[in-house]
Amino acid sequence: MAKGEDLFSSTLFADLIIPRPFPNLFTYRIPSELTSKIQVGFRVVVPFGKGAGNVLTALVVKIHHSPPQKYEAKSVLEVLDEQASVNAIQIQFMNWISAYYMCHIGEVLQAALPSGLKISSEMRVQINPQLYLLEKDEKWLKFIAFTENESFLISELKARETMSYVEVASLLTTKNPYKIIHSLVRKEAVLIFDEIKEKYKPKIIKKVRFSEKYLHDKSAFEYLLNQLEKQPKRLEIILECINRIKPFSELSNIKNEAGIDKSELTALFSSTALNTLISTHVLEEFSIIQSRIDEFSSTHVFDKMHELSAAQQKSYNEIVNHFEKTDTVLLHGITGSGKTEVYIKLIHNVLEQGSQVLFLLPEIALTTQIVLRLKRVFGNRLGVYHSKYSDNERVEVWKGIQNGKIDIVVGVRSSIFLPFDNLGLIIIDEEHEQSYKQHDPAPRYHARDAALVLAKLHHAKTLLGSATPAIESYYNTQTEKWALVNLSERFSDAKMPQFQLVDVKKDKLSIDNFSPELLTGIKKALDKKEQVILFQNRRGYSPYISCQACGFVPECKSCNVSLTFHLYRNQLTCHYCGHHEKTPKVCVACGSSNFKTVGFGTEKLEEDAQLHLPTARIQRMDLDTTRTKFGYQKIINAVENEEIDILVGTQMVTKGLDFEKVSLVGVFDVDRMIHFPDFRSNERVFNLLTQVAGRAGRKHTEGNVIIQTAQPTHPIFLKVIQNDYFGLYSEEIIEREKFNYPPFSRIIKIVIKDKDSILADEAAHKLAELLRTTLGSKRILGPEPPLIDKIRDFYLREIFIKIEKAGVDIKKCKTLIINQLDLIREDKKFKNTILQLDVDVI
DNA sequence: AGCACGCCGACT
DNA sequence: GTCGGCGTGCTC
Repeated sequence: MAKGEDLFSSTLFADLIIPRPFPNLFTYRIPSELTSKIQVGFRVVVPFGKGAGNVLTALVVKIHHSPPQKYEAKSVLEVLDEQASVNAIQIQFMNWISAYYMCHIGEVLQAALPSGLKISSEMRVQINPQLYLLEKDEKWLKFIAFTENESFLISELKARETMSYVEVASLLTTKNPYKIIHSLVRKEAVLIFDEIKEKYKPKIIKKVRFSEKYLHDKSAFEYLLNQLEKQPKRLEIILECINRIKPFSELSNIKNEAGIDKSELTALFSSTALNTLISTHVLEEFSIIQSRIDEFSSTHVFDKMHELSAAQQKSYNEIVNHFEKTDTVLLHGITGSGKTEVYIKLIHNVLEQGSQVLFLLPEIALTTQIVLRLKRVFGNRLGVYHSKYSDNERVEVWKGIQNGKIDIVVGVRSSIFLPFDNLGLIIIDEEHEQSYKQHDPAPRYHARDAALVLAKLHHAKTLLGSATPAIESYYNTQTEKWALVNLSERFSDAKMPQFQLVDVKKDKLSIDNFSPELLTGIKKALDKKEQVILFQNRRGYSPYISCQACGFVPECKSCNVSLTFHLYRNQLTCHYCGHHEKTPKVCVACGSSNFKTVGFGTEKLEEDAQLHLPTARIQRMDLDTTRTKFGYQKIINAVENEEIDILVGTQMVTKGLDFEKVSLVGVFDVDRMIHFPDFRSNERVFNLLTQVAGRAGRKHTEGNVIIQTAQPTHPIFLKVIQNDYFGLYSEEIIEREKFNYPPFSRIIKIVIKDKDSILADEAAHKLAELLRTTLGSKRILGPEPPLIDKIRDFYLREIFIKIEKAGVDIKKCKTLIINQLDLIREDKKFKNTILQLDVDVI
């Protein structure tokens, strides 16, 4: 600060995040009348860009005294919040995400806020309803004079309900419409509000209950019942209410207080009769604001925490002890070892101390039993943050944390952005799950890695849990960066399942994808009234169809892939861009009408299974059958209620499900996974098969896993069968070190996209060249077209940057990378070329 | 991203 | 003559 200036005399400036993809913050002057109203984390209205009508809402992230050197700062127009929308830790965290994952801060903000709180550029103006009253007041009219423009705007506003700022600007020919609006606001003639506030509407439930009089006066009540003999419709309703509230009983006061949902009564009885009862003050109507997140509230029963088994208690003690000295613990607990109960006890302790808890789960595991279990223990203080929840529900969790009603959240990866201010513990269950990494759009963050940073910001502890830890995570325990706790005893009497590898080489052709061994297995299980899960990691009927006569394969016109055939809709679908068309009757190449399906997905598997087992009740579970909010849950319920014998599905059936009656799991097409060209393929196959195995055989039933493979002697199977995680880890870590893969290096992927394949190539080569000269050629791989090199008409090229961890300043490297990218971006030739960065790509 | 400014084709 | 096409460049 310059000499002579002090905090109070010098002009204040605010650095803002603008909801547009800019790499930098924008600095605005804070007018003196707003200095007392503005704070970090508040949203403000600012003019932006040229043209008077250009305003938008932005977020304050810094307030300071240094005027910008290179330009004249514009002024903040209005402060929208009275309480911070985003707290200081969140801002720090978003900054870290933006720097580490090399994306714009605006993109992080976009990912962080539920759209109900999202900064929109739509400021709306409406007439102040009070104006109509004031206009009748002659004294007031003498006091206040409107300019021509102001009167004009008022008359326009009276004609419509509200107007956006942009509409106002186009209506007025003045340079600065904001001035006119602001002047009208001061004169209390109009109101401005942000659309954001209107987007969030609490759910209001209308209820009825007995009027005070009837609840306490027995004689009045009896009189009423006598009266109503002549009005059977009304009597019906009263009898129902009596049945529910039980007047003059022990709990009648509490029950009456809670009331009865009006909608429930109108569904059963005449609404006119009900309204008469209300208007005659027998019943009274009232409304409550129903939180969308505590659907359980009225019927909610608290479960006691379960007693921990000896093994669980031992792990729990170890974790607590480790947390004395270290911040991060990895709980390596085999499937079915009851990790959840250990988590619950830890959560309970942290909540007791008054801190908040974040429990991260992969998307798919969130709809299952574990959430129900947590809800039963923690009730309404638990918030669930799920992508299938509506925006209002998300905003409610957000606000619930801010006002202290929620202090534990179970959520998907984006819940790391929630407004916690006092986290004590973060649990990351299924820590190895790939779905913790966001692929598109930016920020391409890994929720597990980011959560560790978040924990640091809060001085919180982190517990990661997995039956098959990520190699990188386990490595951290071996280097003693994290502590390791094992929980290797299966809870209750559950046993490891029996594995059977079935050779399905070409010479041992199976029938319609089913080997005789698998068919026998299924029949045996069904005979014993047990259930079966069949896993095939590919949805649709067949990955492509082919003309019998000429071999033609229909392909997507925007992507370089064949179209997947979906039988139930009789259409061909592109799984990359979503394009779909009716299945052609005749081949466009030769006119023949004979198509055959090639390969198989879940749909075909379902059909084949039905052919082999005509009486079995079969259900398919994949993206196509679980799109709706409760689609997934419905299928799970059906399996639990034993309305389904065989569940056929993709990855979904391998994760988080916990069915008592499933005794057999059949696995198709593992070979495709084993041969996937990627350094993580062994790890992935191991994880997947271990998870699959965990689905088979619970408490009382012996589990069986039948794996169909052309390579039954592949070493990965032995490791799975022997549940030899450490064996896998030991081999993998050697490979990783030898070839300098993570955790010994970081990998940054750059995707180059252009609608012109030649330009994509050119840009990619040029960029790779630049990177080779700045970072050294041994660190750069590519450019290479990816497996699918055209998506949505964009040609794709990839460059991989591999930076060893030891002795390298990663921040410097990232700056250098961004500089090279900028060189390409500045080249007019590549103005349409898109460059995307993916740090720690999976 | 969005929006204005700017310089070339088919319309009242 | 003008309306409007979208190429280009800038935003505190």
